[in-house]
Amino acid sequence: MGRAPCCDKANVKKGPWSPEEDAKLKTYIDEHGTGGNWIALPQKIGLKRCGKSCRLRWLNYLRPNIKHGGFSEEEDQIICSLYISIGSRWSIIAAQLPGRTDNDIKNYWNTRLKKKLLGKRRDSSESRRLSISQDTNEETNGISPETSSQALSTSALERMQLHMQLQGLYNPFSFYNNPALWPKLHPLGDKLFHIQHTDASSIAATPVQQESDATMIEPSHQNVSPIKPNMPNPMNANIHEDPNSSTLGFPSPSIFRTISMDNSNPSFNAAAVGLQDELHDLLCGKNGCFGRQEEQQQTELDCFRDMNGDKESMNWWATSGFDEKSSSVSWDFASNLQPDLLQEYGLGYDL
DNA sequence: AAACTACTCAACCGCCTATTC
DNA sequence: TGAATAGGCGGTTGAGTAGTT
Repeated sequence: MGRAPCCDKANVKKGPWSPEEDAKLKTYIDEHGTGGNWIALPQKIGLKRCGKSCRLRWLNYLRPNIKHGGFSEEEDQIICSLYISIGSRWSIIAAQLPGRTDNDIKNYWNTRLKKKLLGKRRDSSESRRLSISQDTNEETNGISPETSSQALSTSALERMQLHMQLQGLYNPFSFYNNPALWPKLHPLGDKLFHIQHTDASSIAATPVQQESDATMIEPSHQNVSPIKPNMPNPMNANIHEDPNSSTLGFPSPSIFRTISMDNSNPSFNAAAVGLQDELHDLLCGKNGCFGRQEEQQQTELDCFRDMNGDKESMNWWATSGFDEKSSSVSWDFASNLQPDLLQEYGLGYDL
């Protein structure tokens, strides 16, 4: 049995709100409040609108002190750092930015910020991929780019790419940084794990994994306190008070090293330092946000580049149920992890 | 000037969670 | 305790607009 609709859709007006409707809603709420019942509200004031629609209109547009557009660099950085930490929890992110609505932030991220971050990188990845393809003069492993883009939509690929790249680098607890969370026989994971551990005999697990696994079990017993002042955290309202960050509320490269650099393998450390510096510059820049494009173009974090030519990878995604519909579910796996981990983290460190 | 493309953002949809009965 | 309901949220859509050819 399906759910009953929240309103009679046949008798409900849709589309843009008229000034008269806005005035009615605003006047009523100013005088009486919402009355705790959005569903009943439109009937009370004679609006042929769904209660949910009224609520959305009020929250996103009519509510006092709403700011539209004109995002500052500070806000950009807060959005970026929180997105990296917790994913697309727009309401939580909006809570850190007074006057901003989750819808506004979501739109801003999807239309501008994400492009700023990914645009150049994608270009460079694409050109590099084409170059490789030309060099080998064949479609690697028999999978053409067209085929792979059919199997995995561009938007889903972008989201995963960005989320895993950024979250993996910033967050030691992330899915990307924690092979224990990877599905078994994930060829990409195996490959990455291998690359990071060429000296497998001397390293049982990545330092990140060791730290994060242990932290997840008993956070209070782990010496990861240097992260605390800098990790963006929705439970931590003091993100504006970060004296160590190079930019407001944003971790500095040294902090990334503190997070993940506890490794006796010098080559791994050197590579990690490069990636961390590069990402920090990508987001913050030395000449303001999102600077140093030429260095962005030289960086290769695009783990999914390999999937263009990896049939097994595509099979894995296919058999894991990764399709257009379920992509959000798969995508959310990593970010859904974050609140719990952050909560544990917060409990362990009195955040 | 017209046609086309890309972009923005308000609004909707459907799912999930919390609350009430 | 479970069903019904409302609130809340994130993903997506589509109309309007700006930019380009």
